[in-house]
Amino acid sequence: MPRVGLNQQTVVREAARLADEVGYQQLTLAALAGRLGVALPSLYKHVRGADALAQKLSALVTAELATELTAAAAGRAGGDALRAMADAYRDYAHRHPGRYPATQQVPDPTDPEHVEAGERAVGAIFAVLRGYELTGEDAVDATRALRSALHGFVSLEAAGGFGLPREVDRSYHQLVASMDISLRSWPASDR
Amino acid sequence: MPRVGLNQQTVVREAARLADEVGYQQLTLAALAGRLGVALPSLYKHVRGADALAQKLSALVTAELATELTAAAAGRAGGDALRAMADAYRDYAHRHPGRYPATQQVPDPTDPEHVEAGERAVGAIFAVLRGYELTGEDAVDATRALRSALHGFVSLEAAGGFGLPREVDRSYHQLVASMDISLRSWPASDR
DNA sequence: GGAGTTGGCTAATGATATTAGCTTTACGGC
DNA sequence: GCCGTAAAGCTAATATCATTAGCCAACTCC
Repeated sequence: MPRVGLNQQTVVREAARLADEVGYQQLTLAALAGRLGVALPSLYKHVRGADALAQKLSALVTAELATELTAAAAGRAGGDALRAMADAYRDYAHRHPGRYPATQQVPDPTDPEHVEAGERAVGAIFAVLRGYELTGEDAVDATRALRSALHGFVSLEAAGGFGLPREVDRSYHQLVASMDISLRSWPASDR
Repeated sequence: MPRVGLNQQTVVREAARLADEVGYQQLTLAALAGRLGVALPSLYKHVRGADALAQKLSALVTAELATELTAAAAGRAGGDALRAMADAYRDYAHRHPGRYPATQQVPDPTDPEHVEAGERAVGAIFAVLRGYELTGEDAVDATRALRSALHGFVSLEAAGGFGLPREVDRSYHQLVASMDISLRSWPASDR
């Protein structure tokens, strides 16, 4: 049997591609093995199992997303940065519907690359808030609010929770505009 | 063999309880059958299969959530209504961690009860917006924004995406306060 | 009390994931 | 070049889950 020449990286990358084609839920070791031209158990030479694959995939796609968010915000500030980052976020989810769910898995503390990717992603959002002069607890709260709004919208949209596409674009635009307003006049924390 | 006396309702209700105990992902026909004291294939006398069970479960829990949201907003207006509803929303997710994910499944158009439950849930949110005098497209956009913020926060929290619980309470409070501000000065749609 | 409906069962099939253990390829050192 | 070994592939076996088919017993209703 000629060797295919796989390694962990090629396996995880192919998993990302496959996820985009068939959906995150349908990403299965069996399908992945078939795609790579290999028998299912052979994958265990490169990943510890299905859970480990999901974790490595999460590390990969979180890093991708972090890079795109950072790039979008680079050279911009305030509302410009916010809008650019928000657009990049939703755009990533649209281009990579199967990868996107993997970005929401909490980083595995034992995988430095995963942890670093997560920090970069949150850091990109955090950086945008500097333009709104939010610091300390306020910055933490605002980061969470922004993540919630973006992730919530994107995941509801992906689930088909909204209506017509055209209208959805407008709604997202308005959501981002409303976040801009919120961040400009961030409510005082009473504790 | 003595009959257990199941019907669709008892099966779906038990599925909801089981989901809260073991998690939505771990809700399996096998586990449910075991819990009900019945062999797995017997469940097919009451539900068409795993997908149908998930759909019926969604109808049940969406109705529950809609009822709680409606009750929370009743007799209140404006910011009061918003805060009460937001608290009820997160509270439901905390009390029913296994049911909550099922609330996000898009209603099955062929199941009138499911559709009605979905409409009531969105209607509850929509009603809160009356206090902010938002109508037409603005109300649609604002409803989506509010759903996104609440669902995003709750699902990130459930996934363990945030840190210390105490801090998370504060962040949610601030998120809701910021939504109140946004809704008061909802940005003009430029189209 | 019997007929029919229905709720339970067992058995069989097919995905999927996982583990064990075998074989052969590739490659580095001599 | 040869040989030893680590690693990459394989088959086989096991377990869990979902699904379908077909059987049988228990309620129900006249």
